Amino acid sequence: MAQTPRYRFAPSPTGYFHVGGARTALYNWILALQSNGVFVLRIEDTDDSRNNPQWTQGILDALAWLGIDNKDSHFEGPFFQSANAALHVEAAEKLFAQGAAYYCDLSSEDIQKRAKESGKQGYDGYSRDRGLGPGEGRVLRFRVPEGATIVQDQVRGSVEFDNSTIEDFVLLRGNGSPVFLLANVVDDVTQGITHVVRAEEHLPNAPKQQMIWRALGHEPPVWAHVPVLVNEQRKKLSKRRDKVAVEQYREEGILSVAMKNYLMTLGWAPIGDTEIVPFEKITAEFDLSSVNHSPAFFDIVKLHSFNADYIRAMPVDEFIRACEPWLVGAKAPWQAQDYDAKVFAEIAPLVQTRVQLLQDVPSMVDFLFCDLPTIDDAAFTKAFAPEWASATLIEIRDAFKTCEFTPDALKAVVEAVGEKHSLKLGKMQAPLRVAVTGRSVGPPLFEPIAMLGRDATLKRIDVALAKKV
RNA sequence: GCCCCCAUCGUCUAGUGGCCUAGGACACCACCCUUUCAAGGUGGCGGCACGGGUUCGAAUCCCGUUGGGGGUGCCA
Repeated sequence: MAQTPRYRFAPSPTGYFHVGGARTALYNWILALQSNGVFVLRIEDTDDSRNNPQWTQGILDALAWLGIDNKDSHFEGPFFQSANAALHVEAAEKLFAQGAAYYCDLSSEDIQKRAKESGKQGYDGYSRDRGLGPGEGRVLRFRVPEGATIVQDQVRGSVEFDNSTIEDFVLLRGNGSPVFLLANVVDDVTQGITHVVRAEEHLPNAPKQQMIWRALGHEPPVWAHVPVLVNEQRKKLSKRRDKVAVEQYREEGILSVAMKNYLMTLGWAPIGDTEIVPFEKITAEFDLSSVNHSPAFFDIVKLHSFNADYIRAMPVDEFIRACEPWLVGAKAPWQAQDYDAKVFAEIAPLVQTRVQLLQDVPSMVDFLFCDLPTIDDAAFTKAFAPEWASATLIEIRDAFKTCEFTPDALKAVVEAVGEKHSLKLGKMQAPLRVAVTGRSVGPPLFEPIAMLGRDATLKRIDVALAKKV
């Protein structure tokens, strides 16, 4: 009679949604799907001054973006830890009543002083047998028993902690409020959690929490502590130092599929030689026991590569739709009336293979949606440096006045001028490109010129030529 | 300091005693293709931290060293 596995993800709403959190959420979600179990979302909003309700919505939005949908039948929540405060205190009182916890009136300063005098670190169990009752300013501490605590971990195997190395930790603060260690366990117990899959930084908490589970009369859950994500300095990714906000990646135009796929290749790999695989394959193959034991570097360059790959794989019309937020509205670099969706649709296939992020798209096509392009000075200087630059551009302009205005015809014109001067097309087009687009690189030239039309093109060439003198 | 975890190319990984003169991906380099830039193709560079065992045989098992990381809060 196997019970339904219940996984949980328990973020605290203290800021933008962390990519490390996203990975942990994904792990729990996949595991819940695999086992036809439940993914419980619990917002750990216990009275920390850093908490802010706005972040809760951010968590929900980010999870939804990742496909962890709160309307899915496997999803339960969100529950709020703050709503369970009474339960936490009740559990603490139970622990006190049965002698598993005791009150202590020492302040942090007192403890530090005693530690200094004894030469040993941490709290020394001073109040263990003083028989103190509850009272203002008194904390409730867990009475850590003798012996050892063995944590069975799905990623790491069994990890043994000598209880003598674990001090009597605080359960209730001096003001009576529960701390994370307690609240987290009580919520897991009351929510029937069977599997705790979280980041490795919590591994030292596991023996303590396991003791609380047992003292409360329950069998502890299955633990799994997955390696943390690190930066190039090999330090745990931090909100202060590193770019970790899922929201930010999303705004830059990272695709959710790419983010999910990339995140899942950190510490784990799908079967076979291909890393870019459908989420269904990942869901089918993912296995905690094959998760790596060491920290993984969150490599933005590789994320970008995954993203570019996914962008290229999109059907064109889907790509066009995906670009929309960057083309219309507040993010667009041009006036709304200058933008023409039909023109973009025409050039879209040419930009699709050239972007890594959706936010890169506007700067690649903006010259189509303005009167005159902004000329990049460096590009201009370089393109017009050769002595043949202006002369050939003049010839091209004159030919453009009468030629057929199709990509092929335009190309033929430029090639003809090039032949006359013994110049290759690649070189020849540089001044033309800068004149028309303002830049030295971009999508193939003749298609956009044809789109622009004769008048606009001639005008741009003349402006560039004038700038030269 | 103490406790715990970890160790394959620069990075992410495959590898669970013989299939490994260690495979793939990102990055980098070269060449091909080419309308700039991409994309694509081909090739290249580059790694089992070190030292001892165990074994006919070790990247894989054991021990030690070194190195990294996490924790050590009346944060979560």
